[in-house]
Formats: sequence, structure tokens, C-alpha cells
Amino acid sequence: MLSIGKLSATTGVKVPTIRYYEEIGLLPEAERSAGNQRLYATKAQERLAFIRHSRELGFSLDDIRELLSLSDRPDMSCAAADVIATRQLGFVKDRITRLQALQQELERMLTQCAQGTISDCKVIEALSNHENCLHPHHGEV
Amino acid sequence: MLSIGKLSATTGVKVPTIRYYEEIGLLPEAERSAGNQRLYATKAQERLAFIRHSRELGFSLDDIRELLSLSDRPDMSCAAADVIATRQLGFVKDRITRLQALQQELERMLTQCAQGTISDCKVIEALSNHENCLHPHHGEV
DNA sequence: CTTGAACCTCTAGTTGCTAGAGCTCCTATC
DNA sequence: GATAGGAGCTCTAGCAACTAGAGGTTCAAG
Repeated sequence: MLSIGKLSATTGVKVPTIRYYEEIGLLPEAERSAGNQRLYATKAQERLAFIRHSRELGFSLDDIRELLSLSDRPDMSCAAADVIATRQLGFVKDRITRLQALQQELERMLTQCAQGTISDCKVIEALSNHENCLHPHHGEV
Repeated sequence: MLSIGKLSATTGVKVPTIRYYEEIGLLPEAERSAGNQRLYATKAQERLAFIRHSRELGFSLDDIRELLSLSDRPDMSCAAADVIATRQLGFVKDRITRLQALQQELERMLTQCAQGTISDCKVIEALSNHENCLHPHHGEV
């Protein structure tokens, strides 16, 4: 049985984050020692590693909740898991596309700036006038 | 003089967002009509367009605050503006790199999945075992 | 047995908004 | 001039996914 600190150290998830995951029901309520401190078995380590890796891949906590509940039902079709992962892949691709447009835009702003004064700074000017943009860009990046 | 609704319509920034920008000091306090409703001149439109475009390019509100205060001092060197834009470009490039790694990882997960049951689903398995990843990936994406 | 690191709970803060309640105002139509 | 309803007002609370801090308890090493 591991303390929350050891679990944190072995998984790389911070202590308050582990408590937060328990609070929102991503992790089951931990057993407690006589002195009311959380104790974890190996299973919790695996579950937390799963959560961490999923977060690193950009899945939302809601997605992860669903993926975890799927992983608890080994006999079911994995189509649902594929749907979630495919959706995530879509988000990622979309974000890359947007960010590449932003990159070009920022590079253009910067290369045009002659390092003079603000009054003829192309960076400030470019921010003022969306019309000059090479790419349309809207909404969140 | 425009009402907040008209300003919203001409800039594409939602009404509550305009009020929020005023609240946090990104926009100066608006003049008011006899009946206490906000009234905006053309200048506010330009400032709001600047903010909007900057947000679309991924700048934080703090960055924008600084860029706006720079744009109010036309005689200053624009080096500071370049620093902010360069930092932003760095963030963007970094994010693209991370997201491309995630994309590969997600694609690998999905192509390996044979659409069977959860128990042999490569998506679920890949999420469990970070060790199998082609790329290291940590922290926020 | 003492010290201090690690644990506990609880509240509040972060970013950039968005949603809702409950009210007032303005404008268009009759 | 009355009235309906859309637009405006303020205020509070909520979203994701944590993070930070206060103030108190427990555990383990020396």
C-alpha cells in the first residue's frame, strides 16, 4: 500500500491532482489508514497511469471517464473507444492546421518589422488590420 | 455613437465579452447614455478589433494589454512588441511539434486496433502503457 | 520523545469567458 | 400616448483542470 506521496512520485501526477481526481470520481475513494491518510494498491497506480497518459494525449477528463468505464468491460466491442480516439485525432489535426496558419502569420509580422519605432511597427499594424492577413483565422486556437 | 449591441455586431465580439474586457481594464470605461447604457465611438471599435485579432493569433489578454499600451506610445522602439510576438511564435511552434507527436500516436493506436473487443483493443492498451509510445510526450498540449 | 516532512480538509484563485436571474430602458407600432 | 418586446443593465455563479494557501493532524527518522 502506497501513501499518496509515493503514488504521486511513481506516476508523476501531483498530490493535489490525485485528490482532485478522487473528488470528481475519476479515481475511486481511497482506503484510509488508521490516521485517515489515503492508501493505494497497485491497481490505483495503473488507473492513474492510464489517466495521465490519456491527459498527455489531450483527452478531456470526460473522455477519460468514458475510456475508463470501457476498459472495465472487456467483453464489449471497442468501437466506442475508437470513436473517442478518432474524435480526438480530429481535434488534434484541426488544431495543427490552425496553428500552422498562425505561425505563418506571426512570422510574416516579424519579418516585416524593421525594428524601428512603434509608429511604423508592422507587428502592431498587423494586429490592427485583420484584412491584411494571408489566412483567415477565427475562433479558438 | 454605437450601442454595445451594434459594437458587438460590427466587431464580432460578443456583448458580455465586451463588458468583460471593460471590467478587466482592456477597454476604457464606456461613456453612458442618459439611461446608463454604454455608448462607443469609432476608437473603441478599432481597439476592440485589435484585441480580437490578437486573441485569434493566440495572444493572452496580458500580452494584449502590453501590446495595447505599446501601441499608445508611437515614439518608442518596437523591440518590446517583437519580444512578445517572438515569444508567441515560440509557443505556437512548440505546440505544433507536440501536437504532431500526438497525432502520430493517435494514428498508431487507431490503425493497430482490429475493431474487436475491449480486451484486445489497442487503443485502450496504448493508453495503459506509455512505454510503448514512439514519442515521449509530457505536460500540456 | 521530538522534530519536521508529509498528510488532512477547506476555500479561493487561475484564464477567458458564458449563462442566468431579475431588473430597467429604448424604440416601434397602434 | 400606451404598450410590447428586444436590448440593455448589474450581479452572481459556472466551465475546465487544476494550483495555491491556510490551518491543523499524523507519521517516521533520529
